[in-house]
Amino acid sequence: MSGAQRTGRGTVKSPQRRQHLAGQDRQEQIIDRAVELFAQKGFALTTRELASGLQITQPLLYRYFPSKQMLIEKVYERVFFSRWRPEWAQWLADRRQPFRQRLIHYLTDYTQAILHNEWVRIFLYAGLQDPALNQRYLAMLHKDVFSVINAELRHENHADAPPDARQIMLETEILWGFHASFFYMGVRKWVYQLPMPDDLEALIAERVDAFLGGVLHPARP
Amino acid sequence: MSGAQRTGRGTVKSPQRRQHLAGQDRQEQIIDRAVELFAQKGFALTTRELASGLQITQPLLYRYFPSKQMLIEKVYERVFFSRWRPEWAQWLADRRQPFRQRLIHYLTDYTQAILHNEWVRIFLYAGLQDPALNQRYLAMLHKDVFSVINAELRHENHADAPPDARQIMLETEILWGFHASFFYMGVRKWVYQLPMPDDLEALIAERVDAFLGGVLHPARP
DNA sequence: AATTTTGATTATCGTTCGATAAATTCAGAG
DNA sequence: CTCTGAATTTATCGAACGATAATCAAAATT
Repeated sequence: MSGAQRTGRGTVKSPQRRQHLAGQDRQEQIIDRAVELFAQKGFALTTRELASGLQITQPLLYRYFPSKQMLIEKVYERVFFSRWRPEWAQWLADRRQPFRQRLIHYLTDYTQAILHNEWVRIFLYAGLQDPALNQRYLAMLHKDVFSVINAELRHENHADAPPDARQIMLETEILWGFHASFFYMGVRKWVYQLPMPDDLEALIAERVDAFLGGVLHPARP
Repeated sequence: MSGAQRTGRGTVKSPQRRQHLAGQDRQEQIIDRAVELFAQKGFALTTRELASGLQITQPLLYRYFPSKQMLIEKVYERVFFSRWRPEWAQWLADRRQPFRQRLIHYLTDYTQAILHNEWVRIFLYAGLQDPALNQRYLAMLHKDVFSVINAELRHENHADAPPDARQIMLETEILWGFHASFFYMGVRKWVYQLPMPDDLEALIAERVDAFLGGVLHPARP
């Protein structure tokens, strides 16, 4: 009876040799796969589907995560906060390069960080379920990126007088629209699943120029 | 035993007088409420929750809809296609008014149609589950709106030569970013649940000017 | 008032879900 | 080689889900 797998009988369903993994490795493996599968099916993905995708049994998940929700939290951490680069703010503020070039540099790196199937889809799934995570992320973006870009824009325009509240609001709104347009490229590709141009570099340059052309005042002689 | 509700016994749980509604009315009532509740909880909303929100019993839903999925289809119809205005294309092409004004007119009406909690959230829920609906909607948008705006832009720029494929692609990309920025206002408000400026009119005008400033070439003397 | 039709409820089925307990197998230490 | 602890599986529970059948009550019809 026991040890059926080692006997030569060919009808055994699968070799099915148990893979004992070190706890740490298994935990990371689970998170990795959860990122992929949650991105596809959302948090409605069942623990059985996840286990099946890992070729392990479903109760094993509960050895490493006390609940499905706690696993989801780990997925958040892996996807969003591990890809954030604090140096973005410094790049944008470094006036040794032209502002246009700084913007392109930042956006090239930023899009490389977030324009992935898992990032875009899980960000939306998270927001629809509970926006707390998105608010945290966007607060970070506002603080490290938006405020710097707005300051540099005013510097480029030789604006001496500090802008009033309404002016700041309008500038921030334009910036929101501009910045979100890159995230939205991911929405088009991985949510709507529409074809996208592949030359991202060119698109970034084009949008930066359209943005600056609309928001930069040429020096009036 | 029978007729317990009419006897004077005060311990009866609720008056619970059966509300007989005409079939047509009940069906519409169900769809209306389903729109609200699906927008909040997504399609994971259970038929029991929906029934509870309507103060009816759960099996009654199946008198009016053969399955939950068919009800979802009706919700799509109600939310998206009933709010589409075919006249948008005509407005945009009507050269008796300045292009800037046409754009503002269109966007004011368009945002009034789509900037609602249910529209934005259900559009995203739908896309994440199956993008077929979104593709249909966006194909409509592309055909009726994008192509007209692009044509008018070329007309404004006095572009005689027909643009090459790459030029069309770049223009369309800029337009995507511009147009999506209005939908994204709804995402900020009802998905991320961030505070939004209330003066939509001003925001539209500001964005239109930023867009045209970046994309319109001043006549070179 | 009796009868029919249709709207609405009660009861329930089969399935699937997240989670737990107990038994089993691997791998490293002695 | 044996022992032991950690990793994994088997078996299962209670709750919740979509859906159906049977029953009941309110209108509409006659």
